[in-house]
Amino acid sequence: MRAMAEPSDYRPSGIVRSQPSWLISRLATVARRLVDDALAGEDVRRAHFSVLGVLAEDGPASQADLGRRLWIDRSDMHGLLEELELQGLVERRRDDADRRRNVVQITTRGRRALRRMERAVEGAQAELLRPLAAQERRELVRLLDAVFRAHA
Amino acid sequence: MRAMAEPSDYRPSGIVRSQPSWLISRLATVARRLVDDALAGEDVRRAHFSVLGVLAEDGPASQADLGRRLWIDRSDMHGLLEELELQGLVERRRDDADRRRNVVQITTRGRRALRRMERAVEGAQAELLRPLAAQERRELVRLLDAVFRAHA
DNA sequence: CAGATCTCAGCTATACTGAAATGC
DNA sequence: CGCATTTCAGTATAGCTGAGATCT
Repeated sequence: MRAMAEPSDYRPSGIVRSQPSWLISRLATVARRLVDDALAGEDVRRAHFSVLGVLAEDGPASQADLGRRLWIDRSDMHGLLEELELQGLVERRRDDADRRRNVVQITTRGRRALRRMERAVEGAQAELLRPLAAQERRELVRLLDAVFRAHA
Repeated sequence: MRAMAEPSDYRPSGIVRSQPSWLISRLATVARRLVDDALAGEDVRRAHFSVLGVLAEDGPASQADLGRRLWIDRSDMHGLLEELELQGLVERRRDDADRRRNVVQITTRGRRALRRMERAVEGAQAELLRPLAAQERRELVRLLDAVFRAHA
């Protein structure tokens, strides 16, 4: 039997720790913390930021549509928009053309909040990819996007 | 004001959806589901599999050391090992050289279970990276590993 | 009628925190 | 003493399910 390995024996990788799924999951936690820290002073969390970003970028949308774009469950989207509306960052109203839907729209105040947060979140992205050269960062994003789209 | 976008208007990407942190988080969910499905027939989950893999690869280790290698919290590791021990897949005993520690060791039964699961999990990795060419897969893993190590 | 949308209640798993007990 | 390890209790969030009401 081999002796019990000590922390100083850490090997750079291993069967489990070189698995794509393991690396991606661990990195997701790293990324989550960086963005959470970047948004620490704000009254909204990551998901709220994503919703505001898509609303500012794509224009008004229904709740279900927002959920499909961001891969957020209808139930969670409901809660997120409730909170955003309470803070006056979005407005919801019944869609006259299809009264099942809520048309969600970002407010002026929402845009202001978004602009503040964008700088912080952009900093978190830079911090996340700091270990890579500029060309490698682009390549990583390209590969992640290709894999995600194929599974989306 | 722009008209409300419809699902058919989905654009391939966007500010939020091309963020590294967003892509990584979404991909982590995809990867998680693939591995969960691969382990659906087993009595253990992803984290149990990772623990068994590291134990088989690196030999016996303390709970704290396992946690450091896999970036699993001490508290969660405790629960995982409790469950693995109940199923007879690992053994825990007090370390005579340092009686604060539990020496955790994979059992013969644990190795058998691990071998079964490895095929399934390997298939999930292949499925996850199927959209990429072989060279791209290696490059993606290399980049993920580089980023993770720099933040680890 | 089937199907979409919004809402509500609730569930599991992940990641984490604080603290006590024990030992180095 | 400070520090590490294990254990225990508890929190927060993510991701998801089922169902009801409403509407196309």
